[in-house]
Amino acid sequence: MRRAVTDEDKDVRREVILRAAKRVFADHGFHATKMAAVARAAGVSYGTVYSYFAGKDALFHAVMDAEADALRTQVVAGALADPAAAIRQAFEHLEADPAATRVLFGDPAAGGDEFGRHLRDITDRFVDDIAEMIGEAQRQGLVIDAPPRLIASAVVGLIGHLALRPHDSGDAGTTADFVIRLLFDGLRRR
Amino acid sequence: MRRAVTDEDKDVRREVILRAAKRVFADHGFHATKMAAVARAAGVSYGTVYSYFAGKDALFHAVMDAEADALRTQVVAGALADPAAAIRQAFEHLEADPAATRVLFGDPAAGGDEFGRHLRDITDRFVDDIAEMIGEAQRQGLVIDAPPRLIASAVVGLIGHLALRPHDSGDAGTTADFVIRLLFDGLRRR
Amino acid sequence: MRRAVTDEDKDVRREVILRAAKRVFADHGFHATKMAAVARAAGVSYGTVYSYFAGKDALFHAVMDAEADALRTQVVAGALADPAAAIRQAFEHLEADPAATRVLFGDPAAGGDEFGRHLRDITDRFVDDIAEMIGEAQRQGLVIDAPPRLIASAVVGLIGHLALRPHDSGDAGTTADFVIRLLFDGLRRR
Amino acid sequence: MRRAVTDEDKDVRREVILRAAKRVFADHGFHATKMAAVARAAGVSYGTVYSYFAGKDALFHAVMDAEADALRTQVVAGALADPAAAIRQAFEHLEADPAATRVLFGDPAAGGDEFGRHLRDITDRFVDDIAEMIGEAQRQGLVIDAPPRLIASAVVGLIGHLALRPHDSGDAGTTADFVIRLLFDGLRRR
DNA sequence: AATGAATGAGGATTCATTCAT
DNA sequence: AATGAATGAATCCTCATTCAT
Repeated sequence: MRRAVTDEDKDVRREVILRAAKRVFADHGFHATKMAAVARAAGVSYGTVYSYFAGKDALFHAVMDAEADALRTQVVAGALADPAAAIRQAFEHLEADPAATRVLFGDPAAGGDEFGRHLRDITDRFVDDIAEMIGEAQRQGLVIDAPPRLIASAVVGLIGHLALRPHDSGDAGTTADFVIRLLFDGLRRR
Repeated sequence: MRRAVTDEDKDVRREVILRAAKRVFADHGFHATKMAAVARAAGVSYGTVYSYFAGKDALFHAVMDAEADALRTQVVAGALADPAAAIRQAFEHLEADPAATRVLFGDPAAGGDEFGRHLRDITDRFVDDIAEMIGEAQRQGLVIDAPPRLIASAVVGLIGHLALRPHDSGDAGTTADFVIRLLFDGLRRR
Repeated sequence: MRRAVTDEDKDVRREVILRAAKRVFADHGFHATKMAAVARAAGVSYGTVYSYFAGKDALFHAVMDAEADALRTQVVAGALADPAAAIRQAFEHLEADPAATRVLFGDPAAGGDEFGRHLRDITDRFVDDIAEMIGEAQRQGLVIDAPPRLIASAVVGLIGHLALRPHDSGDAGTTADFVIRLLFDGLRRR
Repeated sequence: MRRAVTDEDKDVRREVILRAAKRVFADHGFHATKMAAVARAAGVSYGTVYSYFAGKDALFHAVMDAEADALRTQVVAGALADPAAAIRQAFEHLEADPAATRVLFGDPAAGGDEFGRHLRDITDRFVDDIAEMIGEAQRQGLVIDAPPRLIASAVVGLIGHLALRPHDSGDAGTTADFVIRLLFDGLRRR
């Protein structure tokens, strides 16, 4: 019984590197992030990072994907049942994890064209999910008539922007409530 | 008619370089932009760019500032009188000038912390302007009660996001009308 | 016998680079020396030089320090016991190693103010050592009454200048004997 | 009577540039000196410097030559009649004009090999002059038997070094007296 | 003769990636 | 599988010099 855990060990290590990468990318942005810094933060050596990820690009992709999945799992899943709750959930998730926020919404042009594309893909998936819900809500007569993807894009942009930028009313709850009110009823006083 | 190249000529050339830089920055992002490419695009030599701008950073700053000013001049100015018209104006401006859009909304983390700060400053000025209008509108009882800067930030985020990402309904008019409707009355069908 | 390249190897390589740098700096002076030339002379690649030395400045500093140490070790140490022997020793050392001579006495203004300072520090240390000996000799009534550091500076200047410039009587022994005679009894024929 | 002085004007302007160059070269060394700085210091424009001097190298050469001539005229001329007085004169000259000192003795490797050669030529001329005097003095039985150029080189080295480096006993008179004593009678106490 | 805008060669340095051990 | 020393391509910026006016 020499090597008890191998696959599991590898998964763990991969996870460690990924987490470290997320932290470093969030702190410095894609370009300013040095692979050496990621390795150091992960407590592994230079080359090890490369045995788990093909390179800096792939690593950043992996980080983005992981964060996107986390957000989708926690938020989008429940959105159909209760959109307002989902929006609150989104802001809470993002407030609790600023690094995720920065990775997901921070740097559209991060690593050249190829990245823009990948980040756009990720955003698009959110937009698609949300657009689908919007479509359903429209069919139920709950939502105004407008291109579902346009609406969805607005929602994503709204959330992304407000989550990323610090603004006066700091806490996630207030921001979420405001966004819910804005989305549902608009800014006009009645 | 003696003096050949003088102030006017220098201004023109500065403008030429600035325009070229805007194009290149918009196409490749800050980091991927090479000063050589800017020089080539401007039709001047390497060193000439440096006699008009202190360096890559300063050049990018200048581009951002110029674009921000153009947007403010064209849009923000008239917003108090007619917010809906201003929003339409904004989308038209941004649609007509995708490079400007990318420079202004594209890359919050462009050149490290220092740039984030500058871009945030620029955005903040927009937010401030809009927040002031919102405040006025609130005093007139036209707008719901919420922190003006939060509202303003939402508006900016909405516009920036929708202007930057391609979405189904391509034309600026439609998008603008949708945003106006969303902002005024929300998505809920009545 | 497993571990192949380790501390010892790194020391060796550092030494190789240092030696190459000394040669190149001596041949071309600080400014005209290209890091590429150093790397080539050392038989390593561009970046490797930078993993052993922080940069061109640090490399030059290291070369100067190493040469100064070598000279001090070989010469200054024995000077108290027999000044004349030490002077002979100095000229032999410097004649045998023209590169060292050029690095140590060649270029006071090498790399801007910072370098002048460093070179001056090195010279000062020689001057201090010698001044101390002079002081002792004065206390023993062997040396005329004059500021020890002034005397020491004269000695260093004399040696440095004669070692660096080619003059008629080429060999180190003759030069050394002359300097000894000059220092002890002056030029006046008796 | 339009252009009254032309040749004279040109001479004056040439002199102005030369003086400015001397100052700037002395302050920053050859490499760190920018032609722009020289032009500015001289109160003329970029290109004007080039109509008086072929380039940076030629300008530095001219400065060195001028300074060497000044020193020779003031000092070497009278040396045969009274060597001690000439040495005092030399230190006074150099103390009164630190810029000249730095230009003449400061940077043997200033601008690559070509410069070393020129500076060496200048030094050699001093050495030749002094060697000639030494030879005469030897023939008169006043000076010990040693290669005249070696003796002369020692004298130049001594003066150059002590004039350039700051040392404890600051004033030129003291230093000169010490050098005279050292050269004539050596350091041995009698 | 003077100006100074334009030129562009030249070089230090960084850092993602590889690969021998 | 992990290590980390070595690699070298890539790029910004400076500044001596030219030349049209």
